[in-house]
Amino acid sequence: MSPNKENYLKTIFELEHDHQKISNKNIAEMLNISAPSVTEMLAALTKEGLVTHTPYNEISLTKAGLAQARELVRKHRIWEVFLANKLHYAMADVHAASDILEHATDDKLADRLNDFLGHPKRCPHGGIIPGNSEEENDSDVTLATLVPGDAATLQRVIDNHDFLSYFEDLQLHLNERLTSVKKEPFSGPFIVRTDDRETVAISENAAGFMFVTDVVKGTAEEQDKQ
Amino acid sequence: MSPNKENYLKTIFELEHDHQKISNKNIAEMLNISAPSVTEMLAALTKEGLVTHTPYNEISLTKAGLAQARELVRKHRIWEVFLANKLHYAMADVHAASDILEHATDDKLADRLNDFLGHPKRCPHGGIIPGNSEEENDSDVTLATLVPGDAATLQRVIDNHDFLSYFEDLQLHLNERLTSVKKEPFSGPFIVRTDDRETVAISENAAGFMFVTDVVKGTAEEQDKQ
DNA sequence: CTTGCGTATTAGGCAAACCGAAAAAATGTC
DNA sequence: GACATTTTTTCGGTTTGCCTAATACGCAAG
Repeated sequence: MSPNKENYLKTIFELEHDHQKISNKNIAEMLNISAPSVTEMLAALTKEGLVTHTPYNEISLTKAGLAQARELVRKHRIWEVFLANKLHYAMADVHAASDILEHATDDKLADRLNDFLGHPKRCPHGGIIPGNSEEENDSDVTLATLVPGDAATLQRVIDNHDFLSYFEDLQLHLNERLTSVKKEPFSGPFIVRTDDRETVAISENAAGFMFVTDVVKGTAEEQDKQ
Repeated sequence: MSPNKENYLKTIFELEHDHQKISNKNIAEMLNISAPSVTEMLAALTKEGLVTHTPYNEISLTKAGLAQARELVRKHRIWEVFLANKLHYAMADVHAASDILEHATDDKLADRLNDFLGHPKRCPHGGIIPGNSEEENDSDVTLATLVPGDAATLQRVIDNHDFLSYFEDLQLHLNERLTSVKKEPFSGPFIVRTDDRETVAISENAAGFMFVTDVVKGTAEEQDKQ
């Protein structure tokens, strides 16, 4: 399997995971290639039994394709943990390097690396590492949905370089408990308080890229204060 | 630069290092491809200024080609150290995995990995790691050249899977001081004694794949005993 | 129910890297 | 020095993965 084809599978997998439409166009944009190239490759992957594709219609992974995509995500995230924890890469930089390393990684290497890292449950942006965790699904509740008074735990952020650079500047940390303090009008910043009483202002846009769990609604009184 | 072209450069570099003839045929055999493909690629590499190639004649690396090949060898060997020391790969298995990883490694990753490993001077088979060591050249005196009574230090062995499997069975170690005890006639085994008085029989063929330094000639008397 | 627009596919081509067959050059042998 | 052998190159030809331009489809709005 060429690195190339692997990337198609991973892209389809990720579009599905993010509840986005799996269309020729979306795939082409994610991979930065033309639409005809996507059609062509989908035909090849269909012939290999990794993808189901009915022309002008639905695209999905077969069981075999899904397994392979999951394995690729696993390798990707294991490398991310290595780069962040052992080589002290900045959070924003682990993704690009892992995107390349994942294709140079056979199962044995992935397993050894996983052992070496102590079977981490999540990658540096909080995504689960398939196989290392009982739960298999990431939260898809964003910080932006909280109303003042609500508290929640920051579980995961999206894996995008520009966002991550911004996120690192915010000095927030995964697994940190956040309480929504205020929501400015006109798509203004979103203000949260961390456990140690610091307040942080987050752009509305960015809050939509941060996923939380264990949401506890605030009291009505607190909500009134807004 | 494609992984492909990188492999051509590395192959030429290694042929030169091993004092073998740098010919179309040798390159083709090392890379397991046909002779016409080699001619074609040499033309491409020449156009890129990495190789000098006069038809039906000499093949050599330019300064730029040499630098790139050295860098590749550096990445290769850094990965070998990582796989052997951190992931506990068998000596015979590090080579194949590194051959793939080296192409997925940019300079930043190589540097970080090198830091993480503490700037090792040599790879698991004893080859120097360019940049980490003052000396830049490996010994090319083989164990097979010793006569009974001579002592020497095992510095390096060739990086070949089958040989390394055999070498691991021998239970010899790099940097170990060896004393030649006996050389059986008719290309028979070569017998050496280690520091802790163990004797080990090595096939003549294999002794030619093991390189030593600090050779101290034995006394005439000892040589007579043979 | 037709027109228009966005999306998907087909058609035809290009570049990289490989191949086998055949020609050309170099090398070894008598 | 001529012939045979080996090595290298040249000459088509294949596959993979990409492209642009043109065509086909599907849906939504009038």
